[in-house]
Amino acid sequence: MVLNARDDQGMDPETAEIRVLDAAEALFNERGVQSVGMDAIRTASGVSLKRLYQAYPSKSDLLEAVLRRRDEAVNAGVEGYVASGEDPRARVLAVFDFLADWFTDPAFRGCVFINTYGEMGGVSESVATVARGHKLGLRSRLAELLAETDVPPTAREPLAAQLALLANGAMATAAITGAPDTAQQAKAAAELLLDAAGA
Amino acid sequence: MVLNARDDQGMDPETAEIRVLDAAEALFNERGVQSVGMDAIRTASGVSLKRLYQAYPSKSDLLEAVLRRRDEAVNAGVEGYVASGEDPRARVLAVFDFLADWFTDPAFRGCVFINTYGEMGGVSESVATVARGHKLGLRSRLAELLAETDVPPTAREPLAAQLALLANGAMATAAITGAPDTAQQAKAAAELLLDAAGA
DNA sequence: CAGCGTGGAGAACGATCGTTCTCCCGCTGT
DNA sequence: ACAGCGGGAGAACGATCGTTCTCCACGCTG
Repeated sequence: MVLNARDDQGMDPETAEIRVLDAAEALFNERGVQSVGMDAIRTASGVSLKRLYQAYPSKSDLLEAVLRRRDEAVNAGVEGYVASGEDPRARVLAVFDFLADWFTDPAFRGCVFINTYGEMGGVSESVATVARGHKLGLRSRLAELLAETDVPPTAREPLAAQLALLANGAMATAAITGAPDTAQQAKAAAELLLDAAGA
Repeated sequence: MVLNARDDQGMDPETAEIRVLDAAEALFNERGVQSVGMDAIRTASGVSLKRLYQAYPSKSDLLEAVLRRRDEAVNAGVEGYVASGEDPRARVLAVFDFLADWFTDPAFRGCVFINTYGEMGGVSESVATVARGHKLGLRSRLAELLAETDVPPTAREPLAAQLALLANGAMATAAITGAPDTAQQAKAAAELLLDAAGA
């Protein structure tokens, strides 16, 4: 039957998928996509190749699933910081607090969308699409948050794009240079832009 | 002899190296590093595998040479725009004019240092080092240019870092989203930061 | 003209990878 | 207890890749 209590080492399909996604995400983040073999994912996840291919018929399916889940996780992480913002301006700036926290993660190696796009965006249309969707999502979330500030409506979209530029630049720069104060620099610049726009 | 006029199809080692670097740079830019085989570089450059391996004993040597040449080319491209700046402030902002021009290149697929770092920075120390050097070089060039403006000395380094954030964010964002006005948005933000710092 | 060495084309080699297949164990239902 | 099946470990397969080797054609020196 599908639902049983617990067996010796077989795990139910749901947790198997989670372990696969966790392992693949960690390995892709660490070494990139192409240099991670399915065997390494199998070893790291403890899920056999057979079940792995049952859940994700190909490596690119798995990659897409990893990216989609990461998209949601990043959005949720941002929302966590946004929710704790005291006023509309602080809620916009919360994005940069999220970054500051993220950058201290020892496993931080940059934004998986920027990295994966750089590795395969020119060759894999699905990777390019997911990366584009993620970055457009961040920009429109910023525009939404700006709509609750005193920034005039016509200034919102351009300002959201500029804040997104700062955020993406911080991700790329923090990954490459490892400078620990990158997020704070970006936040300070964002504050200036917000001030200038009347927020 | 080493120096002769011109033979039928054999080419002198110097132009062979240039053709190899040109071909490798274009292919790496287009498809990433790992998915470009040495055979594709041989075909695209017209240089035989034997000569290719004489000049660059391994693919990572070739990659390093490509990155080093690209570093110099980008720096020279920036300097070209800087030189045409009318005043110190315009010379700082010239970096963003360089970006605007670059982004219109149909072959533009992002910054090769960001892309290659994303693909192999976690696994290849030499790639990480060259990428880091390139990005630090941009930041210190910005600091130099700021030294000629009215920005107070203590504000220079942080402001240079923020302008570099905008530039790197523009590269990553323009690559992924393809938005044509990304460089202008970054430049407008940079102008605001410069104004706020007194330049 | 004979001999030599440089360089090109591409085969060959060993490793790795994505994907599939084989074999076998342990559980299920009757 | 036994037939049958789902799942695990890992071998197998075909493709690709980085790198090296073989073979041959050509141009120069005596």
